[in-house]
Amino acid sequence: MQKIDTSYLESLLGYNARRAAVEIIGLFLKRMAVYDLRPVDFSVLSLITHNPGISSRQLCSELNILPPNLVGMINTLEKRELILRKPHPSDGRVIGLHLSEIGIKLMKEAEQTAKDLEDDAASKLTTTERKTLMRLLQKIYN
Amino acid sequence: MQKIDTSYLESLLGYNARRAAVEIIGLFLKRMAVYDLRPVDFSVLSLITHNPGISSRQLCSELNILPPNLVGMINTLEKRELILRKPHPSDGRVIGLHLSEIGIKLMKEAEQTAKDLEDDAASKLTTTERKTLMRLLQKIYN
DNA sequence: TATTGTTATACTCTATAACTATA
DNA sequence: TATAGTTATAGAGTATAACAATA
Repeated sequence: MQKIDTSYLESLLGYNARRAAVEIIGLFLKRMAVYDLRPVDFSVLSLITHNPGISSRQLCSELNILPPNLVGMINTLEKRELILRKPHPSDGRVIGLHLSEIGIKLMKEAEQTAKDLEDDAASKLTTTERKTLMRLLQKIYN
Repeated sequence: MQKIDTSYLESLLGYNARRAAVEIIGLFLKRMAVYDLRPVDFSVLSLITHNPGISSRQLCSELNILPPNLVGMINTLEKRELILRKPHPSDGRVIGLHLSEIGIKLMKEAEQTAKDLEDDAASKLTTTERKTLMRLLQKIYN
């Protein structure tokens, strides 16, 4: 067999969305390796960055992570001294999550790296096309 | 905490592409459950459909599956009598994969279901927007 | 030597049940 | 009775090394 016909799969939106996501995530893994951050770690730290005091439960529901699977990640980030846990003042069940000074510094760099990486991933798109792509993707999942 | 700010993550192309892919795959899982086909099974069967005689190695490189992980899938599809293995006429190492009559019938239905499901997933998009989205996604990974 | 298909196995990711402390 | 966080554990998905058969 000489050449594989992939035209049917390429006609599917789901296939294309997944291929594009895998492409960008692959680039993410390479560039973020220096910070030892997987996409999920970056997402967690980013939500804590922009929502200081956020709880584990809230992270879980926003990022579609099951609570038992977040525990280890949070412990690891705390051991790396990137985040701090502060008990909620009035609700004894809740522990608020905050970035440490080290975490703030790391995320400042990591978010810049993410921006650069995304610019590279979208280098074949014009600024207008990139905005259009974002808007159409959001129409799919919103 | 009242409301979570997700605007930073939502400004990332990778995040949006992944969210959209997860949304469509979720719909896929529900609708394809009647055929007992996961996305990877559907992709494998679809490539065999449009490329009768394709080898395991070719499936692996097209779908980015590692050879050891394909073995079980192919065995299962053969046990379900959806595919047939035919030794290559001149190359004794290669086994060509083909759909059985049952497999052809199943895939005819499954590909129609995939089309319907994609139409529903993209229901908020105009025909033009949908074409644009596909084109832009392909620019990311090609 | 290189390639195809395969086995065994390890590692990661995701899912479920059940517990405790607090509300 | 419900919720937040946790533990233990099972299952699915993905990875590497190594082998036999064939080229």
